[in-house]
Amino acid sequence: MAAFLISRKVKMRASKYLLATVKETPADAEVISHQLMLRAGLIRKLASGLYTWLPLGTRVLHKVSQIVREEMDRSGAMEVSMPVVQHAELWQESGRWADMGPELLRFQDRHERDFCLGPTHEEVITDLVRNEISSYKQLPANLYQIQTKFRDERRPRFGVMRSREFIMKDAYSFHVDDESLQATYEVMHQTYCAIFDRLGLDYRPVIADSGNIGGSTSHEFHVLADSGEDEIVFSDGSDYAANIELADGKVAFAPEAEAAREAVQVETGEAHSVEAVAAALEVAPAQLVKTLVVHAEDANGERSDELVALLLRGDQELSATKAEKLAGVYAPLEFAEDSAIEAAFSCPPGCIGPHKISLRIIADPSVTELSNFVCGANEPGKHLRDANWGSPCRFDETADIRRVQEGDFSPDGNGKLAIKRGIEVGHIFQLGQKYSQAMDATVLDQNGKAVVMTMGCYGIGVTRVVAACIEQNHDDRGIIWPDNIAPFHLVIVQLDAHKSEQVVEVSETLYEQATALGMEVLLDDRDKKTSPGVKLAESELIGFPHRIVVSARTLAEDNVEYTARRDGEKQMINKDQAKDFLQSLWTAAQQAGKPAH
RNA sequence: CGGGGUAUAGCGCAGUCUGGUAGCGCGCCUGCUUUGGGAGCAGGAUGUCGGGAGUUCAAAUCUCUCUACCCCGACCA
Repeated sequence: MAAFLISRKVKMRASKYLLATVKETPADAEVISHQLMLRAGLIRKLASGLYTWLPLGTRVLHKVSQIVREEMDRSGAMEVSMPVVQHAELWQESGRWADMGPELLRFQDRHERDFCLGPTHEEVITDLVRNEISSYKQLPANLYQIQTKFRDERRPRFGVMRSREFIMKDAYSFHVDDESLQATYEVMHQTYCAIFDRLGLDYRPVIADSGNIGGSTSHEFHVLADSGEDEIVFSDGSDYAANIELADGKVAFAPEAEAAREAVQVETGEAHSVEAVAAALEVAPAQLVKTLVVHAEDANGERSDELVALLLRGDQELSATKAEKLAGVYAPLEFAEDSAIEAAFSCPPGCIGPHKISLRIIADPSVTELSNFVCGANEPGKHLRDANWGSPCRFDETADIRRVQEGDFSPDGNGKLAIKRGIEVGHIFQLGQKYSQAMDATVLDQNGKAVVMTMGCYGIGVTRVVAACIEQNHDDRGIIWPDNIAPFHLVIVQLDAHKSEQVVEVSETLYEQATALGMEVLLDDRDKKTSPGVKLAESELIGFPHRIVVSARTLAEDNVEYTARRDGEKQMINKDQAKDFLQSLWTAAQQAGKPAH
């Protein structure tokens, strides 16, 4: 009766399969995952940021999706499928039609009505839920889909890692109150850990920026890899972990207290950069105050010609993300033109300092404890030495605007911070009422009163996960798939089939037996024109976790040869015991791939 | 969107400076040989030299222009 259940085809012959491997590394692939995905025949590029998934790649993609689906279902979320094409009205209602930049691809239909390709689905889901859910009794509700998204990225790169079209699992939860949201958020956090555990990834959840999706609390899930585009920070003495752009920088700076001296103006000539000035005056960069000037934001949130000065210690760097969050600072951050600086400071950039000016001045905590420091004199070629707060320098307010650095104390007081690169594969947000408010999504509460729903949203980049997995699982021969997402679990390589009928017999038998166990098997039955070297090299490039080579040479001693892709060690298996061997192999693989819960 | 670069056979490239009728390696097709680490020999197919305009007796090559793609640059799954 099992024959009537739906099941995926799990056996295939290489002679009838599109194995589109290439020997040479494609010229335009930068990172290893992109190179290997092209070489192993997983993907092909159609245009910038657009990829076709070939048969092997598609199998991997489906497996990743399936793991995500199983864990989402287990968490109680409900799968739906929403349109890729969305009409403008919804986006106008939420305000994002105007807010989103060119990464939202817009077009018109034959009636000249405005549409866009969905880069995310908050609007559509909120519209659905406000129509279908009317009582608090129906909440909380968590709806998700696994679907193609389109974002017209400013710069697509690294193959499928940052493409314009990609597959995302996006989930949206709805609640009567913040407590309910918090509970679901925690469930999603656990679910994400379960998903990435099952995918066999080395990852970290980190505190993150909620970006333009809105909301407050947010965590990103990063796969650790040197090729990652993000920097993440974590403590060696606690669980603290954060995206570097957000990592709390208000940690103790304890400069030695010194009696304030009288500021003196000194010649620094052509020295403009922090390094040059510090060298010229023979002081540490940490003894300098660096003055950055950016555009302010007016009452309507528009870019203003007014300027704001940001102060940092000379050895520190600005976090643009933090600065942009400050009220009155224009986002995206825009540095003042040289001419504007000259007008405000009566001095070109390079010698400016926080005194004798009328601008709003925001100081990072790293500078406020300094005494007898160095800063620009607001006169060409001159700096101030032994400057102090109050005389002559001033600041109006303090705000954490620095990027944390390797070795800083952890903000929770335990341990020091280390910095690693990561690939963002997941992101969860507590959205609050940003969309439900704008789109008037309400339910009736216990008292029959309409309340605006509170929302959370949760994304996983399914296509990006595949690339991230390869970044962490490869060697100089190719990909090393974990059993859980390998396109096939086992490859059976026939050698000498043309001169030994026994090779054909044994390999066909093993093929049937392995398939009967439930393994997904690729039988490499290509004829003698495909040399042994090609078959072996391709099996390693593609990265099947398990390989059995059936050849006349080993059959002469009644053996077949087994190799695990990861450790590469070969072992001889008596052909009559091969079935039992496969059984134990398969049992172990399933055990390893089992969810931890 | 700014800066830099590339575009010649399915893929990787030479040829461009100095204009003269299109080449190499891999792959593909046919045949023979070979068979445990991306085989050998022989034969073969494949190009609007990214598009358009111009200069010239003659343009892959020089000029102009458009387009696509790649790399470097501050809101992303």
